Amino acid sequence: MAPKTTAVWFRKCLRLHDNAPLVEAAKRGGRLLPIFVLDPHFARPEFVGAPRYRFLLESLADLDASLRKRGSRLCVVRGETEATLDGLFAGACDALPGVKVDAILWEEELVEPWGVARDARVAAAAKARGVAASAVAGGHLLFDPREVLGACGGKAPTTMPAMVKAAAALGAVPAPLEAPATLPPPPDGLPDVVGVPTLEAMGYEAPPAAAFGVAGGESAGLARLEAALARDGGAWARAFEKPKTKSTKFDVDPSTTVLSPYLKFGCVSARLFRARLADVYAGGPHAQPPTSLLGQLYFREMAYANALKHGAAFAQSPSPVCADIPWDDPATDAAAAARLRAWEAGRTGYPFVDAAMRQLKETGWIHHLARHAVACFLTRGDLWLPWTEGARVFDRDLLDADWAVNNFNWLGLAGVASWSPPFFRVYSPVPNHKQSSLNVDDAAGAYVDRFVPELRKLPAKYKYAPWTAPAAVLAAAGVVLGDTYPRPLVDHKVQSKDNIARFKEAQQRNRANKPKPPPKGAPKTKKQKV
DNA sequence: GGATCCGTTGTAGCT
DNA sequence: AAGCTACAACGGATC
Repeated sequence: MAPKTTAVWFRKCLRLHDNAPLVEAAKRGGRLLPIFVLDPHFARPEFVGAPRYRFLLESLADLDASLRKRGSRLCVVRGETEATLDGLFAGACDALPGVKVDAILWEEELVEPWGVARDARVAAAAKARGVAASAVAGGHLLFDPREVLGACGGKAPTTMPAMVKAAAALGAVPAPLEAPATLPPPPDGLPDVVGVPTLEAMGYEAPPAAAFGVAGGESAGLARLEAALARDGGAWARAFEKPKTKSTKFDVDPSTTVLSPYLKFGCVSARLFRARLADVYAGGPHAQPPTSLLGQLYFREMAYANALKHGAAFAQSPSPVCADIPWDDPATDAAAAARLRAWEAGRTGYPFVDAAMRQLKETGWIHHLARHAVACFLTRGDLWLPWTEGARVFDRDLLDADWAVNNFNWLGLAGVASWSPPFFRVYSPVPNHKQSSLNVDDAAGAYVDRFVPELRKLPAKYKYAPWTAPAAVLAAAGVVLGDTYPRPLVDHKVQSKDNIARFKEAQQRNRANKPKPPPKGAPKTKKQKV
């Protein structure tokens, strides 16, 4: 009798440590088929930008190398997901002839709507073929988001105190699992050609730069984690406060950890991050949520709890968590479409916004506060365009694009959610180096020089506002506004004031139209009854 | 159950 | 120069 073959289907969780499905498969023995399905449906520049696709392929190559050290290997199959897996269940997969899977394990997807639906279809296909399929709970987060909802009385936490309270109620986070020391061998007759393809083979042109030299994979992620925690003997991690980090640092020395891409793909487990952080926090006084490093992990938990609560509606406008604002519609309004294209291309005429948008496109990463600035500018601040368009661009281009986190942040920044700042708090696209909360620490204009090179010869004092430069200065710098670099797309002073008024009006209308609760009617009727 | 408090991170313009 | 005020006054949590 041939030994049973168990597949571990990788999706997120691209690691050996803290990987419950892999530990379970190692325990079962027999033959192990670690598999990643590269679905060509997603290998499209309009869905996934080149930097992120490269990060994925690097992560797969690293995963394969680590598996090989333990007697296994990763099968990367290019094909439609459900057809590929169903073929394996039937012993008739074109890419892996002769391989039949008897059981399959994967890390459970609870939140992303298309992933949940896909998994349900795969589970049904497995059942129909008599293959035992198991979705193993919870390796992507600190807590099971269903339990977070439970700890909040069925509601999702929308403030950090609520999240901290929920975390306390849920108690200890499970310790991260060790990577299995050895793994069962692959099935007999596995073709050797099924490996990680190149970016070019997937139809991409290799992008020029990687953010801070980040490379995908568990090995690089763990090294980055340990380097961050070891900085200044742990003092840096203990003192970390997000609002104090700098938005314009772009080269070798970022002011944050840049671990988010590794968390998104699961190259680094959130539970391992938390456990190692606890070790470092034990070394002395440390910052607290929301601003601390632990707070950053808690925001992720909040995003997932809210996304679970609201499902597909979490990405829609309006929705039960998203105020109805009459944004200009780029689908029907040519001027709005042009503004959207200018924002996306980094050609708004505001160098800070443009540098950030070009950095995003080119490297797949921008600092948190730069995300705030460009998101506010696109929506309530200046361009009056729907946040869902911005979320689409971020989802495509960010290395760390994560459905729940991305929508949670856009809902907040667009001003439409309960966790949004007051709508009249609008970021200036011409940040003041001394007092802006965007922490633009770039008096020399190096950030603009790097990503908006057509302004390189402009004196530093005009770098973030070229339209204020005298004509002779512009001419000497070779800048022709409206030609070599755009004039400001909108006049921020005028436009933001206008938009604040429009936003207020829309919110008042929403409140007036709110059908459900009788907050003003109730007391009256009660009084009448009494 | 109504009042009060609080929420990771604003900016401009003034003294 | 640091600190104040105006802007305009949300909505969920808490007691």
